[in-house]
Amino acid sequence: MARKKSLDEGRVPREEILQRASLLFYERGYGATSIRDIAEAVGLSSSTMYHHFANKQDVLYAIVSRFMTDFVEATVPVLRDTTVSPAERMRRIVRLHIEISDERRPELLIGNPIRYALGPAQREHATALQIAYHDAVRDTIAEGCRTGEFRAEDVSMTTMAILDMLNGIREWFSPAGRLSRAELIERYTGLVFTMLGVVPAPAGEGRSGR
Amino acid sequence: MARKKSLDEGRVPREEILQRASLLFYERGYGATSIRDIAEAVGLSSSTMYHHFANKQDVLYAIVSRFMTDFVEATVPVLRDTTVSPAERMRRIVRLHIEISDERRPELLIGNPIRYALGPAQREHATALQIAYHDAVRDTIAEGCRTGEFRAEDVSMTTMAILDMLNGIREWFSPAGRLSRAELIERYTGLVFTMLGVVPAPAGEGRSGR
DNA sequence: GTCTATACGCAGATAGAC
DNA sequence: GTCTATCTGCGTATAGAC
Repeated sequence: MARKKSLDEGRVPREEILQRASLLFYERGYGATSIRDIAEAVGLSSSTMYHHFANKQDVLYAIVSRFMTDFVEATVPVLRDTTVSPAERMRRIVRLHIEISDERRPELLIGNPIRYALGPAQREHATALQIAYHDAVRDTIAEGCRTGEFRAEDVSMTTMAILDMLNGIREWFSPAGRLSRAELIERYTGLVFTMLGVVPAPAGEGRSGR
Repeated sequence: MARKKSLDEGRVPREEILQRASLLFYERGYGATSIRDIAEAVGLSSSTMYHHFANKQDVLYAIVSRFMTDFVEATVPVLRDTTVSPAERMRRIVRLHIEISDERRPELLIGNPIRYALGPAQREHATALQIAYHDAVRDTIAEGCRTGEFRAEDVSMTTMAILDMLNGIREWFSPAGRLSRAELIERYTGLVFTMLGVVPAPAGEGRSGR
């Protein structure tokens, strides 16, 4: 699946293209970004783009699928780690979710482009990865309810609500604002635990009042 | 601002255009829908479109601004109604938010098109409406905290989390699924009250177990 | 792997008749 | 208010040389 090159020849342009493209898609939107725009941004002619990707759709797919794969690989093992309590797993996942979303923000083109611009097979793959993450979160919450650590009336609804509130952050959060990312993580950890019916502080890290 | 016509002549095409256009934008995305597509869907030639709207952007803006205006007019007075307790206002707003979002789903093109496709003045107007709603929710939550009905560590964060989880619903909820809209509202009312630190049932409507 | 040149189509938008 | 015809530009994508 991955290309086998000398580690530099051939890989440099591809990497460069993906990075620049994700930035342009993020800034202007996928539809408003042309192959020519990407080519120009990376210093190539538009036709050369077609030596690296079959078409614009595939550029999008390369970005999305790689990001989602990385995201799932970073999160699901944490959620499936049964040697750790569900509460601690959720604490870690709130942090990971926010950190990865923040660090790779331009690649987070999910939502719209996935829905409209990808081909059926590509869309299904991306969706499958989303579902893998969703299911791991849901299972962790369910397990916490069984152990008595959590209290949720409806695990599915609680899962969706938590994922939506975590995903919503990227639309409004700016590290330059009144809150640092670390503070944001702290606050959202508190909110998530409240939703999970954990009344006292999540333990672990200190919680300075404010 | 509004056009003054004989109530039918001239208004029929415009209304029809907005409805069809919002549906097409919703299904295919704004960028992937052409003026010709809309014209065809409504049974007009593409050039006739330009007698009703200056350009495609204005069609989008007409949809977005009308929806947002309606949304704000339906919700903000409820949130600003000081004759009612903050808890009851929040209960009503969860219901309203979900109902309006569900009933006018195609018009809810917010997010991406607003960010990329609207002109600066248009975008600012749409954003101002979003902010008006946001602020009204935030103020209600803050008031509830003052009266002791609610308990939130960080009112701003709690507000964003609640709005994000309510806005997220439209991405995944289908009335044909396992839950009816009424049940969804009930569940989400419970989740919101949990986030607001209201431990017992929200009162008012019965809460059948499940 | 990269370029220049170019085909081709479609999108937004306008002119002007009815 | 609606049409037909048309302009113009841009976007995707390809051909073929270096």
